[in-house]
Parts: sequence; C-alpha cells; structure tokens
Amino acid sequence: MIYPRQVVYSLEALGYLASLESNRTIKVKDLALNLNIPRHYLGKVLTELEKKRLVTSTKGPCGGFTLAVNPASITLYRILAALNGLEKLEDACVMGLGRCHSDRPCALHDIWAQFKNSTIVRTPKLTLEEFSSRLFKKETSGSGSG
Amino acid sequence: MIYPRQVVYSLEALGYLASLESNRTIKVKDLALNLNIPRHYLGKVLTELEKKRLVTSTKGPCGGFTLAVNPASITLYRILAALNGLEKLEDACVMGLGRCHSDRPCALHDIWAQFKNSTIVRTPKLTLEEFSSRLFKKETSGSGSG
DNA sequence: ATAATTACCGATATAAATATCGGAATCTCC
DNA sequence: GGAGATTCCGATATTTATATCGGTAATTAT
Repeated sequence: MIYPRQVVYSLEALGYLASLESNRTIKVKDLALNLNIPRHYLGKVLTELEKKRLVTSTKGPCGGFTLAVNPASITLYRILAALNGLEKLEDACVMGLGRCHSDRPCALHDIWAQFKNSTIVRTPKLTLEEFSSRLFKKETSGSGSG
Repeated sequence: MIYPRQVVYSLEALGYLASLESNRTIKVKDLALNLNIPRHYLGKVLTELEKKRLVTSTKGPCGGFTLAVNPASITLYRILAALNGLEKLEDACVMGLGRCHSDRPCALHDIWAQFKNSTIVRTPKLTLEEFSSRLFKKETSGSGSG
C-alpha cells in the first residue's frame, strides 16, 4: 500500500461520509464499526480531518461527524494533498534505490513513472463522490437502514 | 518505496557485487561506505543473503563478500522472491482499502493492476547483471580504483 | 439543573522496522 | 602459533507507526 494507514482510514471515512445523505451525521463508534477501524484511532483521524476542514463535528446526543465539503466538487487529489498523502508518490525511486535518478534510471524507473503519471493525472479529476460511489452504495432518502 | 529497507539494501548490495569482477571480494565496511548503508545493519543483511546462498563470505584478512550466483543468469524476480519482496506487490489494493476488490474496484484499481502486471512481467526477464549495469559502472580488470 | 450522550485530548501502550554495539569465532599471513 | 583482520551473532537501542485508555468538556433532552 502506498499510503500510510492514517491516510487510508481518512479516505475510507470520507468515502463513507460522502455516501450518506448530506447533513446526516454518524458517530465515531458506528463509523469505526462499519469500516472495521479501531474506534479511538479513528476518532483521532477524524479530529485531524476536522482541523483540515474536511469534516465537522457536533457533540452530545445525536451528535457525530458529517462531511464539510461537497463530494461532487472536491477531488481526491486535493484531499490527498491535504493529508500529505502525495509524499510517497513523489519518492524518486519505486524500489527506494538511492542511486536511481532520471539520468541513471533503474530497471523499473519508467514503469513506475508511468504509474505515477497515470495516478497523478487521474486523481485531480476524481471527485470524492465518484470515489465513494465505487466503494459504498449511495443511500437514498426514504429507506432507513440500521 | 514498495519494498522494505532490508530488501532495498539487499538489491543494492547484490547490484554492487555484480559490478565487481567475479571472485573479487569486498568488505562489509567498504560496501557500507560505498552504498551509504549503516555498517552493522548491512552486515546483518549480508548474512541473510548468505543463508539464501546468494553471496558467500570469507573471514580474516583479504576476506569479505562475493557473489555466489551468476549475475547473467539469475533474475531479479528470483531474488525478490527469495527475499519475500514480492509480498507487497501482492497487496490487493494500492491504497490499502479493505473494501476494494476486483468486483468492486477502487478508482485506482486498474492503474495499479497494470503497473503490477508490467513489473511482474518485467522482473522475470531482468537479470541481476542488467539491473546492476544500470546502476553501477562495470569495473574492468586492470584499473584499480579505491 | 440534571442526566445522558458524544466528541475531545493527553498520556501511554504495543508492534514493527530500523539501527547499533561489543565481543566471540574464524581465517590469513607472518 | 601468535597477531591482526574480518565475519558472525546475540543483545539491545531507537524510531516510527499504530493502537488503546480514561477522563474532561461540550451538547442535548428532559
């Protein structure tokens, strides 16, 4: 996996939130349960996301987290950038070889460059909404499910 | 970087050894210096490589490590397999998303599959010699260099 | 106000990767 | 066979990522 766990959890959480009707909140506990992420760890991750203004939280009964951005207009690229998730992709060499540079490329240099390029070309076009809808069934209003 | 550090060090060490004339040994200390790898850590890595029969060692004065395989005939794929370096590539999802499967792929699934495929198709054809020669200037007999 | 619910936050635990150290074992050269 | 060179090896330190815990603060419903 090319992203640290925190980033992955963030993407999953944001993806899930995006699959809810807007304004609908979800509690950390439930989110953790749904995504199979350790509860307290997820809490910390969500707090980070709030600092980045990607989610908002409300305390007390019926509180929880909700998306602070429009999933149809924010891109994964922007999210990843906010989470410093792009750093790994910027690594000079896939294999981590210190000696590998563009003027003296390792054997996988080109293949990797291609992948990076595809990815980096793709994510600026990829909205959170699309990302979410691929992984989570979009809930529609009216059919309440547990 | 898609491989753990140990694997990277191994590749660098093997690459370096392959760039030497056959039968020529190099001391851990010098290798560590050349590759900019912590000395003792490299020592441990080399010991692992010896267990895997990829290098041989001789103790005492003029001792050191030398390649135990023919760089022209062993492939990176075999080396990586021996080092368990292929495990990471087998990860189901680039992003690490638990929900991403081939029947419900994430947005980067295909791009990643392509990359994996290119890589896995490439490394079985890639000899250690070719890998090495891209990164290290092949030394020719006669010109001693520090 | 009070009680219940929830996020918030700091401290700490755990695990894994990475790195360091020192001395024993082995070998070569004299 | 002794001195010096070098690997070998087990113990341990350091760092980073990941996870846990418990209490506090804020909010809501009654």
